[in-house]
Amino acid sequence: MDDLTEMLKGTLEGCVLEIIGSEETYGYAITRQLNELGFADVIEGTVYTILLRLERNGLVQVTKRPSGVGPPRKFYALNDAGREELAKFWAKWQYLSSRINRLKEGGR
Amino acid sequence: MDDLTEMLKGTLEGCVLEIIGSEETYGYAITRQLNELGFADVIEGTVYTILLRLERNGLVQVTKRPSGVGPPRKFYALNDAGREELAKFWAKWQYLSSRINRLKEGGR
DNA sequence: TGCCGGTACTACGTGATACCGAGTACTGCT
DNA sequence: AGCAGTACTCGGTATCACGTAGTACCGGCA
Repeated sequence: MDDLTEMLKGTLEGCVLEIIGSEETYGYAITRQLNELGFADVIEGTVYTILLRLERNGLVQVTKRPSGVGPPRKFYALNDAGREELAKFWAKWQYLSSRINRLKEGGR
Repeated sequence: MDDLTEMLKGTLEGCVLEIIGSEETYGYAITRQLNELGFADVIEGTVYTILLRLERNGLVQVTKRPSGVGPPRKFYALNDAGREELAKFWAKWQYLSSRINRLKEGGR
């Protein structure tokens, strides 16, 4: 697949929110999960910048735990603000994708 | 609807391509059409920057025609490269939206 | 003991894109 | 003459994904 980076803007953060929302997890694992889900070119650095942003914006609760196979992991979970933001994300996605699909079907 | 600008990155240009592909038209009219299609906050300046980019990248054929109700209009039509780019855009959109919807449905 | 690969995170800089504001300019109506 | 609507250009801003380098912890192997 061609380069998706521009199209991912604004949506990748929502995807990370969704992943965190379904299970408390950490940056390295999130990157692997995204890659498996088809977001093949998403790189660790990108995920970590998103996680730091989520933390800075107060959307997640962070817990540091030792790993056993490397340095300690920062586990992320959604708080109330994060769940609200996630709901807003899906609403926006729903809105946008319906308009674009209508445009695609020549609906105008 | 909340602010969609980040989510529009990468997709708005494709929408403009689609509109031009279905009918030779010009910037001011494209903006109106986008607004009617539900992209309510898209502003003229944004559309013009996209059009200039398309022209610079050699994806469109431009014809200037007098208007009768104002300054001359620049009419845009897709050339072969533009049609190819449009097809690539829809392929990317299809790919991305299917992954995101799968994530949304908890498919993992 | 020393090195390497895998795990895990941080920090700084880049490029692309949508947005914003100011400016220019043409037309018809009052 | 002035104004609203039409139509385009240009410079600057903010945000975001990406790239790269750096730090650090662990186990295995020579």
